Amino acid sequence: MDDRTPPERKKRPTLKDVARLAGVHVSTVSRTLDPNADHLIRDEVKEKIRAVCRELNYRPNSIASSLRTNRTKTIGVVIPDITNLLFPPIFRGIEDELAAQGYAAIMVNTDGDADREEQLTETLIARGVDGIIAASVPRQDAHIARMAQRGFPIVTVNRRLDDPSVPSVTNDDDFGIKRILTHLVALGHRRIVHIAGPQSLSTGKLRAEAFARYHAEILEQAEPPVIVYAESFNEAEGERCAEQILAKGTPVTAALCANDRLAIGAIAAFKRRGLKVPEDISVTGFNDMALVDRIDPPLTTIRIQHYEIGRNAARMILAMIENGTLPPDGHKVLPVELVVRQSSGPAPRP
Amino acid sequence: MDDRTPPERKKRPTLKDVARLAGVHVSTVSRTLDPNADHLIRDEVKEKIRAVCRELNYRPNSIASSLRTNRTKTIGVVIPDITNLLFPPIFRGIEDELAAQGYAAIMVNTDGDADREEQLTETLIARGVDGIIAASVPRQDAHIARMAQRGFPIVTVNRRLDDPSVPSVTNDDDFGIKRILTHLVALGHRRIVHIAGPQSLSTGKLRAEAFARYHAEILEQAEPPVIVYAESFNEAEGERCAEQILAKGTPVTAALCANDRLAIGAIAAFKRRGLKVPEDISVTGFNDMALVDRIDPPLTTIRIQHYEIGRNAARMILAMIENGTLPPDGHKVLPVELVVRQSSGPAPRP
DNA sequence: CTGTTAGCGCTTTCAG
DNA sequence: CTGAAAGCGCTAACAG
Repeated sequence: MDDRTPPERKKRPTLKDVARLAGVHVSTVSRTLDPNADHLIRDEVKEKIRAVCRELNYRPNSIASSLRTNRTKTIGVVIPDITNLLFPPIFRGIEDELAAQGYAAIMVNTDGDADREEQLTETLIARGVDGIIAASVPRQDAHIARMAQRGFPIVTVNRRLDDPSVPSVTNDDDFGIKRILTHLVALGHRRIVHIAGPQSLSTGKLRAEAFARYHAEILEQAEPPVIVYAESFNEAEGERCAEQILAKGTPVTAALCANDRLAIGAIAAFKRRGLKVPEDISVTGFNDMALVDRIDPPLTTIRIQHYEIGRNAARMILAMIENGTLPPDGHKVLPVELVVRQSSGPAPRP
Repeated sequence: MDDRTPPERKKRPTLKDVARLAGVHVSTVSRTLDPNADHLIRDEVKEKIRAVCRELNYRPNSIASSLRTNRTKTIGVVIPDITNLLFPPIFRGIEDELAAQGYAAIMVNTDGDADREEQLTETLIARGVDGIIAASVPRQDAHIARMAQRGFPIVTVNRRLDDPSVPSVTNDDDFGIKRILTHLVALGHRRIVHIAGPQSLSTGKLRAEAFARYHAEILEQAEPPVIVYAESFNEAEGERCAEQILAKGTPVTAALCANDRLAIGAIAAFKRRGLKVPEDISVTGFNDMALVDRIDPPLTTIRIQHYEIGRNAARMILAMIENGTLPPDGHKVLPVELVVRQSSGPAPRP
């Protein structure tokens, strides 16, 4: 009579369904699907089970698995703003490496706001992420440091904390500055100003320190070098700093900027004041982000390995998670290289 | 004697812990925390429970909740490549809107590969995403169409399927082309070539069709307009197409490109051949992606609302999920505007 | 090699 | 208004 099949099953098949059709117990199916346990099962049984899985198009429910194992195979990625051209390739590196290991990434944008960062980090944890990669940390980030201390897997990328206990993957900021300074000096520049980034960020601080140190070392000038400080790493601040330099009337033939965005702003300001880059003043950047080879003039800069720092950060966090949270090799610093384009040229004759 | 506190509890508190401390049943706690059910609980009890939650710093375990409710509050975002400057602002729009509604985004990069897309989409579904926003679809995307037909919430953004049953949020491609063509004609151009995008993508197709239609309408020329087709939306193809135009010797005073990256490539090729942009030839783009205002020459283009199409796509998918998968308003098309910069100028006198 | 058992932490009827 | 009970789908001892 009413032995018709029920009205359209939409539900995804579960382990139980597979077990029933294969005539075995659910745990047998579970083991068959677990690469670490499938050697325990007889081959014929495995065959049978695999066949049923295929037939039903069975997909394990990762939520259920997560609840049981307390692992989500998901990593939180905390970024200031994905719209900042520096971050997409870093994120892509992270994503690719994670995906290759069966992990997924949840990205949140903090806009550099500490409160937002804390709040978003909490929601990531509430979602059960297994670890966090943070690209948005200031040098003193109490919240991140605290979580790391508690044993939660965290690595920072591109920037790092002053606190050395939080592992990081960064660029060789020091060498980058040295390299580009050497380049400018070789072009005959002696009056070189540094447009520095925010000193609350490791990148801003390290690059400014390197500038001061190598400037003293290479140029051996009596007076200390001129450094103007930007409040954030963006074009508007680059413009403001350039204006400030011009206003002060500091004699200068080159502006070594702490990143590309500052350089872009500086170039705009200099041009607006009728200066030619690089004929009147050379301007250099740092990062070699997308499209800086197409701007006017194409930017001389330091190429960092965006994609690779991302991949390395992902590898590091995965290692921490597997080895139960022990930092594998504290701080990784990737090499950088100079890319000479047209924004730097011979120092003008006085 | 041994009434010391146990040796360091690391575990997160659970509903059960809260219930015990508050002297109520777990279900009472659960209701208190559920905005849709908390009216059932007496105020004093709620107070008590809230206090305990605060004291324990209780955070609901969203995994457990997901397992029970079969909802993860997570959306999959399928993008060709976040490294492509078009996508970061779109993704940011998606992310912001989702976050505001308590949802998170998992992003995957397909590199435009259909197999990868299918495979990655499957893993998203296995992870239990409640819906998918796809920015990477070709016009005929069997896989996406099939999933949508099955009732899985999907919306496409920036591009759309030919199949009208899959909802989308796109730009007014047709008007954008009309607007920029009008601009060029107003500058005196009569020999305008179109560097078209891949015809397998809605953007490529729609823009090329619009070009042909409005060209005929506005210029009323006997011969059909010249269109060269790029195989993908990138700089290299822009260069190739520009070379091809030059090689053919087609007389042309303006190249209307289907997007900014093609325009950037075309400009590079024209310059390399000694042509000046815009004095000898005007070049225009589409999208107004980051930094095209800083390249040489600054690009005349159509500004799309990157961020807003992202937000709208997020809103649409959330509506579908809440209303149980009913497309709320099929296809949303956001307005675009012309941005005139220096890559377009008066047609040269012959 | 395979089955049994006992939950992970939460939601949701169903009672009272 | 609150408690009891069942169970989402899977894993991991522990027995055989």
